[in-house]
Amino acid sequence: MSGTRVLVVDDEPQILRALRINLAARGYQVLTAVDGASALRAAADGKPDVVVLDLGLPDLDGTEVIAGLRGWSGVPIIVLSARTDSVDKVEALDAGADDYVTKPFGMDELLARLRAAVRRAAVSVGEGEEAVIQTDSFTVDLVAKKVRKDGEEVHLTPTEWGVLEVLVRNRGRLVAQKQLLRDVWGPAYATESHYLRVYLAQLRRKLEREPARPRHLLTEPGMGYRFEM
Amino acid sequence: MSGTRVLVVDDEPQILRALRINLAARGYQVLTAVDGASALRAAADGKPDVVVLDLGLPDLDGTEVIAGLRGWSGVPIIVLSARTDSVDKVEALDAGADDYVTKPFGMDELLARLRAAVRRAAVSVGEGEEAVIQTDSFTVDLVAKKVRKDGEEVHLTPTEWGVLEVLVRNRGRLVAQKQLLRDVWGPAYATESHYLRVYLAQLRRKLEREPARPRHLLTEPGMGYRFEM
DNA sequence: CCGCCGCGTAAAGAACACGTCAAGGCCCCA
DNA sequence: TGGGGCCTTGACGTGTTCTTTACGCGGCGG
Repeated sequence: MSGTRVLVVDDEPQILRALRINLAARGYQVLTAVDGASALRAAADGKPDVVVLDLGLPDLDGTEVIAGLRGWSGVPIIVLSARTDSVDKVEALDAGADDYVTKPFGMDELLARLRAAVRRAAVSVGEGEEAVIQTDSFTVDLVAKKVRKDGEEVHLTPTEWGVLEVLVRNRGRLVAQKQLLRDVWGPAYATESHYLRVYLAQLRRKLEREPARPRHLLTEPGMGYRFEM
Repeated sequence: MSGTRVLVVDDEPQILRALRINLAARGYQVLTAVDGASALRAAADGKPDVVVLDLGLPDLDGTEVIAGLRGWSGVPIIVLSARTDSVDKVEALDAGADDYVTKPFGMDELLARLRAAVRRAAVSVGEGEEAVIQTDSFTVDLVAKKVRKDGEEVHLTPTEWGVLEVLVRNRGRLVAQKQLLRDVWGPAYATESHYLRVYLAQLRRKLEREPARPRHLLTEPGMGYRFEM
């Protein structure tokens, strides 16, 4: 791989300039954009390996830009946000950002996160081999897309599988409702949290020993769901 | 790393002198400035690792200097302020200062805070990835959104988690009440400081060994809260 | 010395989120 | 054309969480 391509999106010229200089000095190829619309265009044209995105853009809301990118690309997105609007930060992560850095930031910190994001993206491509996850009441084969309970194969509908797969791939971690909805149903359904209740209930009925007292498909009220082995 | 670079900003010559001597004696490289304008210039030229800033400058308001620095730099800022102007102190923290020391101060205290600020900045560079913070009574996993006390998982409500997360991400540094409220509840709640008392009490009850005598979730009366590891 | 302000704690009602059941509609395939 | 699976939607009971009120304590200033 020659230079990693970074798209920097910010409307403040001095920040843009500082980033361009620092990134170029470290061998990155730098693309820039000053608003959301041109950012989306630049991302489509330039095929960046990672995007650094300021949330306070003049034309589009930060989450809209993220959604626009996530519509067709899995490129890692690092969000820059002012220290005061961390509500936006949460929304940005929910919308599909990978990491965030609070403004003002040290250049070293941004570079570290940048490296981490790129590394993560590179790894996740190669790691897709055999993946069978076992619990004491059922097993999930992510490659074969099969679920077994007590040896018997359990039939899941496409949506049920989608929900289970997202949770299992994030095993141990809390998955926010919005993220789950976005991953399974798409960005437009981010508020239909009722779907989750229905499908989690179905999955529990099919997989848990005591559906009323789940041990693996857990609810974190107000936040999301979590798969524990 | 050779010597740590400290920029000291104060308009009183004797304080400047005392600090220069004491800091130099401990191996710091010391830069000085006597007003806000030259402080900003010195910070840009000298790339200090930490700034010690007196609030009572002749030309600029303390918060203006902080804002000026924070426009482009994440360098830790320790504020010096007279005991009487605690309004200024709050504003300074709000503007992005990292910590404060009340005049008159013991040199030991200042040095301790200085070391803490530098250490913190150094740490935050390396942490792009997994983020598990440990204290002697509980651990916080920022990625998985899990809290453990004595091995047992502790359940937190969304708001409890929000408060804890902000404090932990700013570990070691004082977080102003306003900022905490804005970050967790949103800008409209910036004055509802009572919420903080309720939720801090809840967090202490769940996490501290002696909730009445907290060792990690600390109150700085009149200012805000601080998480110490 | 007394009053005020900020903090910590407890408790209760209101608001919200969740799980569950069931019915309606769509699409695909027989 | 009929049927079955699947997704969506609605209604309801229950439990949890947020918000608000009340009160005691301690420090600081008048």
